Amino acid sequence: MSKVRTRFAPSPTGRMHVGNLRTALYAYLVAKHEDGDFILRIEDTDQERLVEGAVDIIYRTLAATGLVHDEGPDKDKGVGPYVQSERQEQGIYLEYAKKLIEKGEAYYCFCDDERLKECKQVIGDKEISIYDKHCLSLSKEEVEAKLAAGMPYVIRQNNPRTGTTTFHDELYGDITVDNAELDDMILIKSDGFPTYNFANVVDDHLMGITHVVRGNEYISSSPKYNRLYEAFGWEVPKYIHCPLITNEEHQKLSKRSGHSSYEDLIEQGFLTEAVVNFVALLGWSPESDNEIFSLDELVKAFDYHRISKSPAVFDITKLKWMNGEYMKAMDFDRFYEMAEPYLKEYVKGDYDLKKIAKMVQTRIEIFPDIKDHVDFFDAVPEYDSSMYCHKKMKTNQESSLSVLKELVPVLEAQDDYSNDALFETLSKFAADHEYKNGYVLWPVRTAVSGKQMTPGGATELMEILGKEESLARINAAIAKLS
RNA sequence: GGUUCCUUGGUCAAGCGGUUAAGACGUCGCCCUCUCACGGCGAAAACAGCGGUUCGAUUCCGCUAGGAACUGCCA
Repeated sequence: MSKVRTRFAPSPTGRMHVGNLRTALYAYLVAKHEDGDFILRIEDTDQERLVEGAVDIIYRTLAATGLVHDEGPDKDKGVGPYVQSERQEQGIYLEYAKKLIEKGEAYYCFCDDERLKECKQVIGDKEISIYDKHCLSLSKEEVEAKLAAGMPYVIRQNNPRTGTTTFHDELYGDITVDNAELDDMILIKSDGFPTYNFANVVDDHLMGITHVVRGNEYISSSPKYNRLYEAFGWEVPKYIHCPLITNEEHQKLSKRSGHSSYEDLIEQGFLTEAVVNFVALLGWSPESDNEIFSLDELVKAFDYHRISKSPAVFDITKLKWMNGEYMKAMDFDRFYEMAEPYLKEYVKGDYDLKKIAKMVQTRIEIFPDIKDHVDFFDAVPEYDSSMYCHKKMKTNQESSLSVLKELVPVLEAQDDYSNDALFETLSKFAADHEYKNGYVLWPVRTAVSGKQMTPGGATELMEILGKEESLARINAAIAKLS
């Protein structure tokens, strides 16, 4: 059996859509699971949609996610170039289109917009056009005359009007359509560039692609691609059409959702590994019920037969959970490195950011969550005295006031403001007065933070704040409660 | 409109003729606890509908309904 070769063939039109990322992932996994090759091809045949820098985004994203390609524009292994505009320049597509013309499987078309309008009809609120094969009837001489006169032209596929065409998808099985549904799609555009429809067939064959992994949206044009392969006498690759990723409204994930691209997600504080892991599970499930997978583990576990056929909603809530799992499992040094910019933004005071980072690591799902956990370090926020009332701790404003007052001399006498020492002192204080720990620690924590929730307990916070600041805050609380 | 595809809890999903219909996220409750979180335990929550086939259908077939994709000189 020949080596598996898959490709990822994005258009450089902007950010990496998560659907695209998943297609790339699956193509990578299909290849790597069988120890095959993963190829990158740039499909830049639409001149108008090209976006400056988009190719770099593709490289960066593949590198960041670990989807390392074996071949591509920067790694020619003999079937290059790997950029379609360069292939076009070499005349590859026109050459093959002409072969089709010779076989009667394609033809020149000189129809202009005016003429094409006649083929259009409006049904409902949509405009559909089916080309009427007008130019197919042109004689060889007429065609040559028009060509010689420099008339603009396109080359169209010549599809039959009767019969059916069947193609096989690894997931969906055989899909059959009436040939009457097959439009004479354009193969070569009037600017000389091939359409995706043609270029992908020619390139996939020339590059020896064995498994075509792509989005579901291509399923309805696949019969036409099959006819192309057959017309050339080429072996048809295995097709694997992946289900769509949708938003909560079950519609195609769009920019409007705010998290439609890999770059969006990273900007929002998600980790690359979590995004890859999450996206792998949208439309595919492993045999085990494990959900946390590194890329290497995915390679081992990935069986493309387990890809599902129905669309999947992109559930950002679950992604957040998964991201949190990665956060917690993360090596602290790396966590700190990534968290530091956020910490520095919200904590200006001279506090031990590493200690704060440690407290926060198990409590956040994405980096921006840090803000709400640390915003009290620089200054105690405005808060209501009723916060001192806590049913379970059996505290209220009066009890808190008296506890805090009693505590001041104790805390003034204390020099070791480490968490352990403070906790020991306060526990002892509580025991001596026959208080429950919470009865004294709740007011302290409140006094010191002014918050309902904090990333650590009272003594942990005091360790970070230090003696002076802790006492100042407690005294301020006493004043507030008096 | 036409064509094609899809349809298990709110979401991701397992299941591939006989199951108390997994698991995860989320939700709720309890425990742990110097708050919250983590962690632990538990609960509620699903086979779109109708017909077949079959001793027996979530599973196979058909129809209906709903959804989606395609219907570009975009990919």
